[in-house]
Amino acid sequence: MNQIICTVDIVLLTLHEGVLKVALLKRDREPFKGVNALPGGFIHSNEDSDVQDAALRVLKEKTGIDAPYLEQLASFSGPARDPRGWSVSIAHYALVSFDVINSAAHPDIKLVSVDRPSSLPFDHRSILETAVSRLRSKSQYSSLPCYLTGETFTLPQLQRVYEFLMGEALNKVSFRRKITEMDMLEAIPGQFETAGAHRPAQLYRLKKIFRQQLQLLDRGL
Amino acid sequence: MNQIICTVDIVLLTLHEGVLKVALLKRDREPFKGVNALPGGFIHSNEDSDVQDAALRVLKEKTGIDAPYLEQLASFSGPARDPRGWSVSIAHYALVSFDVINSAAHPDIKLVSVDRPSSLPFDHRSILETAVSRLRSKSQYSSLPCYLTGETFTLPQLQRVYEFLMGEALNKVSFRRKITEMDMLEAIPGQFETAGAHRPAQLYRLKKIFRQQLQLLDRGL
DNA sequence: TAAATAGTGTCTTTTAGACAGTATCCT
DNA sequence: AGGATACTGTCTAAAAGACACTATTTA
Repeated sequence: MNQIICTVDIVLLTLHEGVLKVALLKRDREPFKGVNALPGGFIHSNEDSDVQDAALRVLKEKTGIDAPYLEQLASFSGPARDPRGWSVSIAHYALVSFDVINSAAHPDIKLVSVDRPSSLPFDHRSILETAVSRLRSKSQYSSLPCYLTGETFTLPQLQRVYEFLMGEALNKVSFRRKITEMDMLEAIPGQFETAGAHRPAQLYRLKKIFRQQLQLLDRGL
Repeated sequence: MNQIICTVDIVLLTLHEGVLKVALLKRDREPFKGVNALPGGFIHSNEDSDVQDAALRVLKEKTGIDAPYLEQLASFSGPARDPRGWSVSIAHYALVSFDVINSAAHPDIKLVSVDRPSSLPFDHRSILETAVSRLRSKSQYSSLPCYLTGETFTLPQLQRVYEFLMGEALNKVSFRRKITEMDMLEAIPGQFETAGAHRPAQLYRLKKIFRQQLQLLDRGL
């Protein structure tokens, strides 16, 4: 065996102004010092209990964000992706509402649209694309998009999130049938969102059981 | 950063006598010398171009099997899973037909049913369960099960493979509609499989494009 | 009361499944 | 001929989608 560099990188995604955005941070050391990159860091064998724990620690240290929805994505590896040598990065992706970034997060985080192909160091472009692709794919048949919403939301809002991620308009009746089938939401009694000159919409929240655990559908939306 | 042990483990799965089996090898060195375990090994930064390449190399070295369908599964990590220290194993799973194991593979491979909870070293039990769960899940909506069949097969044979993996009987007409929709098979002209006192079944094979690349369905089977 | 969006009932279209028929082998 | 399984045509059932109607707000 030879020396291998072990890191975690985190693709922190959020929805802002109808666009999917990723959180970037200016690197404070070489290589690529001063360049915007995905938050990442070395695994600390003396304090991390596993790579997920390392990812949560790095995310907290670099962005100030605590325990969002976070899932392992894939490993990215090779002799050339990091100029320091043969490396493995175990990439994770995390989903938060824009509110969380706005309040809890460090002010030097840059939110950038995932579609604008700004140049990224290492193979972070490839990691980002994999994360977005995974998010879009899982949105087809799971409760994943809920983690991009705030604590409470209306069904029309949630439908717009799903439609944005899936890239297609959804039938309102079918969408609501599926959401009911998933049985993951609870209406907040007496709470409505008034947004203009029309009937207010019922506010919902995720049932407690589904705050950290995905709900899946047999057939997609 | 501290020293971290980087390895790959491979869950090599095959279908034999109507049972899903995993390939185990007696370990030839400490720790757990002499114990049956998943084939695995260190990443070699001087020869491997990435972890997938390391997995293919380890699989070839330890089992003699070359370039099957192989996909990254997940990373398993922590301070205690390997007695030598804090380690990351990037687990992969591979699918082959029993023929391949029977001919190309080393004779000291042990095929064990994935359901029989024989004791496994490290966290190999957990890796195995994740692999089987991934296989079953992907079988719902992809061509993955095809990689467990031989080069040629009949539709009734393929349907039995899918039914075994999905754990439920499938409607014959619907199954064939979906297979047709996937458009991944080609009938071998004039070739039939005679298996008893009844009409022989048309033999099929995977179209060349799909030998290494999965085909996905919008809605599952 | 007009306009706008929320929420629901119901009909139509699409997709999946049941069933039964024909096809083709072996004994 | 009879039994067995392959394959296919067609009807039925279930799911998804279209459409329209009611509900409730502001201007």
